Amino acid sequence: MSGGVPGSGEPSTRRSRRSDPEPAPRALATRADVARLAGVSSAVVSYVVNDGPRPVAAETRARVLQAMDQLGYVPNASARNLRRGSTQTLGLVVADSQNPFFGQYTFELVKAAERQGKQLLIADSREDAAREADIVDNLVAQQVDGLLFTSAFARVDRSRSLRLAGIPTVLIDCPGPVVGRRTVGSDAGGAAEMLVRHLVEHGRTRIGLVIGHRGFGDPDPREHGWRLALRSAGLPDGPIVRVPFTREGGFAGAQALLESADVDAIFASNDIQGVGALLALQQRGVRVPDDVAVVSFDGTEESRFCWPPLTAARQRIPDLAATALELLGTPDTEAGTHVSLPTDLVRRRSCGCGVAEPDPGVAAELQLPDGEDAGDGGSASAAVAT
Amino acid sequence: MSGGVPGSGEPSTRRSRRSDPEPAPRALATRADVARLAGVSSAVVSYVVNDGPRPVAAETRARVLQAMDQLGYVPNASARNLRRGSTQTLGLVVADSQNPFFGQYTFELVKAAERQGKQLLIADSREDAAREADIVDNLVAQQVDGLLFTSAFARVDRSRSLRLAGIPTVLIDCPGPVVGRRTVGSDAGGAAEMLVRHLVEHGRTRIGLVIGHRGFGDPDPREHGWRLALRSAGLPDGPIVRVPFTREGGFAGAQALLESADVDAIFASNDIQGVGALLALQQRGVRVPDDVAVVSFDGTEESRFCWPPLTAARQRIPDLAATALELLGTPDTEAGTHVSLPTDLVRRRSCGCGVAEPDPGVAAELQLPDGEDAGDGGSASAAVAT
DNA sequence: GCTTCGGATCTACACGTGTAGCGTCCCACC
DNA sequence: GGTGGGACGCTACACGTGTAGATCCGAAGC
Repeated sequence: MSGGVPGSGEPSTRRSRRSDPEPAPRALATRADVARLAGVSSAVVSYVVNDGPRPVAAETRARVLQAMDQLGYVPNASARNLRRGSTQTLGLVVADSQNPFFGQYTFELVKAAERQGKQLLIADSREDAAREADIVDNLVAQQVDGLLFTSAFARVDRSRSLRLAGIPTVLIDCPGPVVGRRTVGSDAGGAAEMLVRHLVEHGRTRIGLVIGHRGFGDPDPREHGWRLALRSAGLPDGPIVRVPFTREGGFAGAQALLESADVDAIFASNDIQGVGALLALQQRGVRVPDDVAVVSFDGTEESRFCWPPLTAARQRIPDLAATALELLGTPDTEAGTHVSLPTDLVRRRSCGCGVAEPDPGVAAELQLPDGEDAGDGGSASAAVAT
Repeated sequence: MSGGVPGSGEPSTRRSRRSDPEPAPRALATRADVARLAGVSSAVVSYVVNDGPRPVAAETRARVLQAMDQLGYVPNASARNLRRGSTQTLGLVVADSQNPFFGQYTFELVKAAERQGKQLLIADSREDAAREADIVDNLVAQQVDGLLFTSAFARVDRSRSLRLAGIPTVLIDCPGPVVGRRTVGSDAGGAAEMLVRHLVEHGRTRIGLVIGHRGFGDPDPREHGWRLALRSAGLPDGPIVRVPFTREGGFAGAQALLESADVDAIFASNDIQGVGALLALQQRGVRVPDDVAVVSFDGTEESRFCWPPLTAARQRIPDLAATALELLGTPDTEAGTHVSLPTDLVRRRSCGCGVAEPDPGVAAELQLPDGEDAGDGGSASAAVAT
């Protein structure tokens, strides 16, 4: 393209200065190559690339740009990061990237970071403390400008993590404040209360809880909120089952609940447990919501497209992501700061809403796609051919 | 820990050599700091860190390790990468990371790369060619050692991508060979035939296809396989609807199919379209599989936990990931090489299998969790408390 | 005409690392 | 006793970049 002699000004046989036996076999153009081709010094190229601290004559700039284009020059990020103290990179440590909630969270974080011109290094600790320590070491070595953790282990101050000194850190998906750390999370306790209260309004009285073990010994606010709502409704405590935060966990949890207790509703502490529970119920022929209602916490796409669609407390993931990045970007905020965002009750079919006669208020949610978030996949555009 | 005087040998007020107004405000320990504290030259530290090209006396090594530990030293990856020609990093460009298939694929790639001591830089092009070009520039700037693409746009040789010269590239999720590129993918055509044949065995004769537009104009092998299987069964072509590869797309596609055509089965070209189609059917009171059977392509967890569970052609994601990395790691393999992996028919409920009397052969799949892949979420371990 | 000044460019250097080149010391072997 | 060689350590330098300091030159001000 752009009629330049094709292959005239190649990167030149560089690296023939002294000894040093070719550490890099690849042949990417370097700043010096561009400078040589444009007939200027290497500083000028830098000024052009960065709209540098010194002005460059229009004609010279054009020559440099032309040379850059011809060589396909891309500045070496390693060298840049080395020279500046900062990579424009943030590290994200997720406990389970296969959970769609974290998947969506990650996606929103990436988008938010992109808006700031930063990029994310994403790693999955798979709930393994040793792996997490390695990951942190690696991220520190990569000179990340900040660190985001969903992993519960992050609360432990392990000896190696003294290296974090100086690197701003924010814990996301955090139910409450943690001493010495800045944290972001949804009001899970309030969400649990809201959901249970909603079930009570539907006349449910024997509400079981499917929940898991958090990495730490601290009490799960969802459990607390569930208990609180039951008591304030004058109901006895319901059965609890603790299973992993997975689809299989929810499946097993619902089975256990059905076998050993008499429940007319199940509160699953995240969406995938809820989906697992639904499957267990359906397989046994238990009707949802007629026999047993199900609600869950998260409100991801998966809760919207399962059958029946799950009533859920939806976390405001885009807001959470934006808040986390904002907090990370202002390292002078006090350690111990916790930002709690509310959740939204999304009423769908699994709790009993809209089964008999659809409440017009919830019709939009019950009838998919939602109109507002429906992309070009809207029903109107689907044409059948043959 | 490890009784060292706490805060005796700090990184020292470095960077006070000449002018240069403090480019890096952070205070991470550097190799020189470790050397100073250990009373050795900086080369020796390097030898210890890398099991260097020169031997180090046991006693000296111990002193260095102690100093490293005390300072929390982590070698600067930017400097390393600059000095070596190679970062141990691969770039992955995904078209839609929110699709659980790509989510799981990414996960498997990360695991496989980890086994090779490499890490992955993951970026989501969101089906946007301009964004993809930026991403590629960025990844090249990061000096990645290799590039993996799921994005369809990657097939276009855009002028900027001449920078890819020298960087090994592999296209994953690729239905067939592409000239000049090395590619990996499942035998989608064969999978489609297999699924349609299975539906025919269940007595279905009017099988609609829900599919999308691939980035390129080339025909989708799933469509071809679907058509082939119909013809070889002596059936007429069924209706086709083209919608985005999303849940909403599948929802709208199934709606359109139901409204304008008479079908007794739907073939969704990926899992999330299949899930969307299921919801559309359930909402209308169409019974699955009794009235309309549904099958899909991918076989992710989501197809396993929806209701009814989706019969699917399961892609062998771990094998695909391993193959892709292997191909990427052997850049001398011929350009144009294509590796095609078979898919496995996973018979679940949505096609009609195991509805009347569960076929003992498919019982394992129909009864969840699968036993073999059930982690510690197995039903036996769930105990109910109150 | 001389100085001043700012635009435009070049030269030089540091960022932290990996390693070649060059000692030094000590032990084993002839 | 001389000597070769291996173990061990240090100094020096390059990787590609960003930018401060120095240089050059033309125009403006006296």
